[in-house]
Amino acid sequence: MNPLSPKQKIWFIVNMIPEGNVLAYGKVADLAGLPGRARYVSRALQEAPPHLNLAWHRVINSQGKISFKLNTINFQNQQERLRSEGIEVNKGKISLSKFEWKPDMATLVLSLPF
DNA sequence: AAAATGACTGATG
DNA sequence: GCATCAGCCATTT
Repeated sequence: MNPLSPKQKIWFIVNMIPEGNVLAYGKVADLAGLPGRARYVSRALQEAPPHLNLAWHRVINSQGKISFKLNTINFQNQQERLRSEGIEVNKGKISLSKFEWKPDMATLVLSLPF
């Protein structure tokens, strides 16, 4: 296969986050082999083709909060998507101890195409 | 080329 | 827990 572009790597990682779990922008960047590029992850999510049906709502910031501002359409959309799969959200805050994805690194590494 | 912009982060008070 | 801040980095002005 052709080498995956940075955006494709990010999309691949996001696609692996299990239903009912969340992961921070910075963590997604780390797993994609792009440390220090948390902001780039948010950009990659915005630019993701709709047909990928990416679970972008499972990506939140390192403080365990939805990064959209309260009372925006995007905030409410993400909050509903999270709740619909059993994730508790209070005023934009998610408990990382309960819902953060902690992948088995050995298994994860072996399933990466890069 | 320089400055501004963010779906970010970690440290600090 | 919340607000600031400086540092960060690709992209756009």
